[in-house]
Amino acid sequence: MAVKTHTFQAPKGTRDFYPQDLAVRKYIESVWRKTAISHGFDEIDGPTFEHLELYTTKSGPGIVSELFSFKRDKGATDYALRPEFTPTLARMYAAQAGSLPKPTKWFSIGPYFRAERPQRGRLREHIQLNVDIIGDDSPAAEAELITTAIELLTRLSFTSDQIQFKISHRDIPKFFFLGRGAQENQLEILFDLTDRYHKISKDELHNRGNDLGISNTLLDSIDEMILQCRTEDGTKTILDEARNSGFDPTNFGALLEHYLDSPGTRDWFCVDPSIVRGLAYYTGTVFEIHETTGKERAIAGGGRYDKLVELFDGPPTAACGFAMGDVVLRLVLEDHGLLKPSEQYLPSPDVFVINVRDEESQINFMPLVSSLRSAGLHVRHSYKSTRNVGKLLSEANKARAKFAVILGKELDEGKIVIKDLQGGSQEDVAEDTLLETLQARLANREGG
RNA sequence: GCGGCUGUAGCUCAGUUGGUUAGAGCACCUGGUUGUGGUCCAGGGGGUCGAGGGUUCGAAUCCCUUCAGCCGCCCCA
Repeated sequence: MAVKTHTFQAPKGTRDFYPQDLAVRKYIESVWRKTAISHGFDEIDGPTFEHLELYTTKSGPGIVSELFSFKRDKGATDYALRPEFTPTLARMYAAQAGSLPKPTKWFSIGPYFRAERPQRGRLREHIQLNVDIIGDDSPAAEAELITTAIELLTRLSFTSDQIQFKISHRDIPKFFFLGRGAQENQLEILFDLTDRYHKISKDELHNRGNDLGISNTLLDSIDEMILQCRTEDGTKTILDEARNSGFDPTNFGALLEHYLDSPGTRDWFCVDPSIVRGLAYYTGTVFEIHETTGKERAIAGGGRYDKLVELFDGPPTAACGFAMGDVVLRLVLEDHGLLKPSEQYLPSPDVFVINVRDEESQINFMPLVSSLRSAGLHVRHSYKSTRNVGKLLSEANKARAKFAVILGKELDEGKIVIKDLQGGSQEDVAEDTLLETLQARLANREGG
């Protein structure tokens, strides 16, 4: 028995979406979708599982322990539930690269999976938005991603006081460290230490660094870089130093000083060379979206990955994109009180039909409901046997209906009652004008 | 894979130093006999107190194990 009870629970790290939960999710997804479409992106999707090699090709065999992977019974092929979309995207683009326009702008919304233990902001299944621009190597592409993300966050009611984009370019820390005497083969370690600078103590940083053969001088330069980046002048100093060591600032400078230099967007981002992103495939600009208190995990992350399409047998193709998950986003929305009570995201019925006549008159009831539904209205009615109008109106109200339609004694004179459940007013209308009256009242509500 | 905290009704929680048939609010259902809601009144269903074992005359309460959840570590898309 004990075994059974857990068998019938949702698996660890997954969520059941009851109507109210799903309504909130649909709200977030609709903001994602509408914003992406209005910025000219076409929606795509791929399979929710892929060949395991798609992921090991890109990330190496170490990733397998973090995936849900499986074989068919007696089968030889390894599959994995998709942990991210980018490999699928690169594969899909590579397969039809010759016939796709430049740039190709795609987005997708769907579930992704990881096999790690769940914790705050990280579940085993989450919904993620991916927005990508393929075939444009100019900073205009990154700028378009960032302005799309800003618009999306604005539509969710966030302000630049609450959310910040931290933008960098991988060449900045690269040439900064090279200028401080690092070897090429030490860069990966230095990026890694930089990435986790905020999570570990200074002692730990030095211990780990020393174990990996990084000099204290270089480790101190990580510290210096991150501290400098807290001020605008300090950031300039770091940029200058990287430039003196070989960093070509043309594109990055154009992104910041030309493409993102409009009044609406300037407040949303800051340059932060300590952002390097863990993923190996990024080749240029990288950015993360954080809420400003630092309490939650990153809301989104992205960057430029110019080598990935050719890794999947496509032509050399520039590309960049970002991904945003629903779990952290929802937490941050809640932290800032930006979500309404969840039932308010459910669709509200146009009409709740109440029948208080005797049995014989019931025959008119369902045909009426059907005809209103045929006209496109969202119509509900009670399944209770009571004729108590008070109770039925209460039910109509709980169902969030806009209007109640009451079939009662007025029907003897061919009249039906329409009651506005928000304002409380009601009127008798002729039976044959019910639909048009309702439609007029509903249109009126939409407008007002 | 490792560590900390927590498991009493669908939800939020009470349950005195272990003591009779385990409680409240919300939610749900039914009534308040013939027509006006976001108030009220009365009733009802629903829990083997996460599960298993142990101590005891007696366990929701003490001990062990296990499962699950949350939070963190590892890892990070």
